[in-house]
Amino acid sequence: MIASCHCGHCQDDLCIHKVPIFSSLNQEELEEIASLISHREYKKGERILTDGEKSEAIVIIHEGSAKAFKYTTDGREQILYVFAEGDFFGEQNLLSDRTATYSVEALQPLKTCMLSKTQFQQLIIGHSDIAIKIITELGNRMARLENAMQGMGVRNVDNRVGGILLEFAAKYGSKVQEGTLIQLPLSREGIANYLGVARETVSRKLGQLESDGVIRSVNNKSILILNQEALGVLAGVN
Amino acid sequence: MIASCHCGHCQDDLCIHKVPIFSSLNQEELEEIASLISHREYKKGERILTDGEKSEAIVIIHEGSAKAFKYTTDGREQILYVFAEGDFFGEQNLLSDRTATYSVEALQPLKTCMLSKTQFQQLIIGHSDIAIKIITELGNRMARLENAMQGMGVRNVDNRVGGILLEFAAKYGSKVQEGTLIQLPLSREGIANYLGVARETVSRKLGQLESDGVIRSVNNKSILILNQEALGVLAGVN
DNA sequence: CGGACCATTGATAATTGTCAAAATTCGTGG
DNA sequence: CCACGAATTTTGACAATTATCAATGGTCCG
Repeated sequence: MIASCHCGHCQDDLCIHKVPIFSSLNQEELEEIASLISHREYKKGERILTDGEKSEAIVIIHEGSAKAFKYTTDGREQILYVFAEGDFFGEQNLLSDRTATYSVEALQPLKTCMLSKTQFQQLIIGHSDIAIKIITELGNRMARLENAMQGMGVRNVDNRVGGILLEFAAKYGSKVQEGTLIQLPLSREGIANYLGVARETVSRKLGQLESDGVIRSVNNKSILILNQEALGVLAGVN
Repeated sequence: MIASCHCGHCQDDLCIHKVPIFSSLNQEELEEIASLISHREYKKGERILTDGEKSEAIVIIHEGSAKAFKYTTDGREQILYVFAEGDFFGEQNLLSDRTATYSVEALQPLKTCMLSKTQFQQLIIGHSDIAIKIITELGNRMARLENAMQGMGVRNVDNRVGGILLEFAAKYGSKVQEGTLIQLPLSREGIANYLGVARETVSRKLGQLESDGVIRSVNNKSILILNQEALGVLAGVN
């Protein structure tokens, strides 16, 4: 039986059930952590964390999504991550005294669960299995960043566009009759800032994919992938 | 007092003294780890790790340097990191069953220290303080990668060239009368593969910097920085 | 001294960014 | 449910940057 969360947000489900790093804990431990967790909601566009400022909590996405970004010297926004349900951030600043290395902003109405610095540290000291999960997850994230880096080095923008569509398809896609429907977490401008190219270039590339019959643009916030294999070729998946 | 390492490579110094993740350990703990470490040497161009293969060890650079890279789908080599003394890699694959996410090759004659997967895991389980240090160090690395990503997002190649010169100056530079002398770890082609641009573009940009009096090309393997401040402006350092 | 390798330079083509304008989509309030 | 204004996206024309190809010039090392 699943115990109820007393936070008023989670209804019958503990928020932390959604977080992979806690998946190895038993019900009792989960409840113990749940009681330590505080909650907060943000509107679309609200700032959760600001580059350079101190942060004293690990933040877990409970519902909605958020972007992590930095500003380049020429004033453009470079998106580093798109966080979805179950992702977490802020862990870099919990163990060192470092300030945040990026800003985080809600892409939609957002619900978060937060664990304070001291609570988090105690948790790790008591559970080396959680520490291992976190190290593993950080490794995953590094691997993703390394791939992205490699992608940025690819001169060809087509590859990057294909890559981001596949990434989003895996994370935000649902199978439908004709293919995979993606609920885009980012606007075209957001995609451009994620890929490090101009807004207009994203439009043109997507337009080209549409005339090639690979995708269909349903509306500004969703795309239907008709030919996933062609996208794989474009992205250069082996 | 510093205990001697019995490996025959480190002389009076433990290799692991060079590794940030072990920096918080006391002498006794360090010696315990040191006894588990094995060593190996590589010639220039030799492969230490191959993308996609299993790796069973964390590898620490004891002497020399190495490049970590992936091949893009169009067959180009994209360099992700240039590892110098004290840097380590392979940690992503220790806790998960993931295969290596990049290849690593010696840029010069190289000496390494290695810790096996099982030894590393035991270490973490036994020492939650080490786990915390590792999480912290991974956080540092992620911050570096995130910065690099932001740099790649800058459309302007001049910035990247300035950035790589400053990076190398900090890592491989020595102060001389006229400025900072860099012993380049990479050829022009290597620099191009690090920046994700064509060989020829690197030549042109460096040539331009030379006519502007910012650098002087001493020979193919070393560059003298005459005006570091101008480079900072170019790289967009705040 | 010679040969192999690496780097530079020039000319041209291809790609992408930029600016401006038009078209579409979205959200709100009636 | 529709209409309107604001925001976002698309499209076009052009400029700027960089890749590519080819040839030349340098450098290192036996």
